[in-house]
Amino acid sequence: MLEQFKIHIKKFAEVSDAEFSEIGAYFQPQSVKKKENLLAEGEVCKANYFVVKGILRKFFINEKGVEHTTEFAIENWWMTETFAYLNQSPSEFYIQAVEPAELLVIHRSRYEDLLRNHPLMEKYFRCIYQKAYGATQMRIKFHYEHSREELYHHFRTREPQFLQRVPQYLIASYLGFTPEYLSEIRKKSIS
Amino acid sequence: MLEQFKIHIKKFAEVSDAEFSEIGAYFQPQSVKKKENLLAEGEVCKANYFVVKGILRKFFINEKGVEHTTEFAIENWWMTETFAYLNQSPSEFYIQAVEPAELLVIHRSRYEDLLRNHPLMEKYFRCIYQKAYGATQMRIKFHYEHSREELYHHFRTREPQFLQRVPQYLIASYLGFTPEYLSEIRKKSIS
DNA sequence: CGGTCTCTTGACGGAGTTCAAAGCTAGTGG
DNA sequence: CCACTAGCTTTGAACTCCGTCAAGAGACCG
Repeated sequence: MLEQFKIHIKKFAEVSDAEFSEIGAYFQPQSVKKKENLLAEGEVCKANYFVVKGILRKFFINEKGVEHTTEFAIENWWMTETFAYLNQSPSEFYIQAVEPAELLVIHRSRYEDLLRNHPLMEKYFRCIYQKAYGATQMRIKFHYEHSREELYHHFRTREPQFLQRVPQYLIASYLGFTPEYLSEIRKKSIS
Repeated sequence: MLEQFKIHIKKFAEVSDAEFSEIGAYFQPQSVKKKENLLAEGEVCKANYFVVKGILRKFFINEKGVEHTTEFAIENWWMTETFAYLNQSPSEFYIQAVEPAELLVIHRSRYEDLLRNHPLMEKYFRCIYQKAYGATQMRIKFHYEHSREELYHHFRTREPQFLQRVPQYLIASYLGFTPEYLSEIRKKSIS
């Protein structure tokens, strides 16, 4: 479990085995069942999750009671409510397991110690967030550029893994439309 | 000019005057006129811009020839095509001055030297990107949660400065709808 | 097997786009 | 300092994508 994390760190920053064993001590393993919540709306977000295995999603519930999934995290991705994690303010999102998942957790209270004591982790997280920010820009571009139907076809070709692992109604929710409309698109593309 | 940047850095990381004078040497000042392009689609993005004064926007042109503004940057914000800057790949966006602007520029070729020689800048940029990423998550949430009309009213109350400084058709473009529809919304809210 | 999720179907309505044209504003040069 | 032009904003009519509602058909789990 930690081994996989070490490999991931090494993609962005150099780390010796000795230093990694110290770093590893800041993290705790955690298992979650399908549909289990790691964070609920209104709670203070105390943890940042590294996904070793499984899928997490982040969603919120609008005033009509409809869920909107804004993000998925699979193997080797980080998941947290960044804003609430940083400011220790009440979360506007839920975080939930889509599949049973194995996680590494860094608590907010230890995050700054980790960064202070291991400057390579500053670099690591700088790279992670820089990349995540860049990816988000491209995602926003896609939403401006394409119709709902095009978003689905793009998602389908770019992320086929998700179609296998995530139910349709969550994909519709992530792409920003209704399950009914997704069903209509699917019908069209079969015939 | 550098003074303003120093104040900004100090919000996120400690820096002595001696070290800052070394850091400042990595940056170059640049002035741009209104409507001048800093980056065009297809170019490799070689620079990251810190806005000292003025407004920049990032936009792309879709297959029908319509511009979509995806981001504004005002005083004390950073602007670049993050993905193309990191990978030195052709940019999918333009970056342009909305108002005449004063900038500090860090070239891609010196970015990694800066980070290597001044670890506090790792921390600074980690904080900047983490915050930017969190803000983008909230922006995405807003797009899922609200109608176009609501987006406008929210933008209007949250960012009144922009309404003064940015023409309507760019605001419409940023919010993801047509100038015609913005005009209709405005008419409704006056009467 | 029984019940609760999940996916599909179809009718209808409305938010927002498209197109075309006219009115307005601001910058530029003479 | 005015006149001209290009760029920006408004208007209105027709149209379309997609949401809503309601009901039925599968699929999965205990």
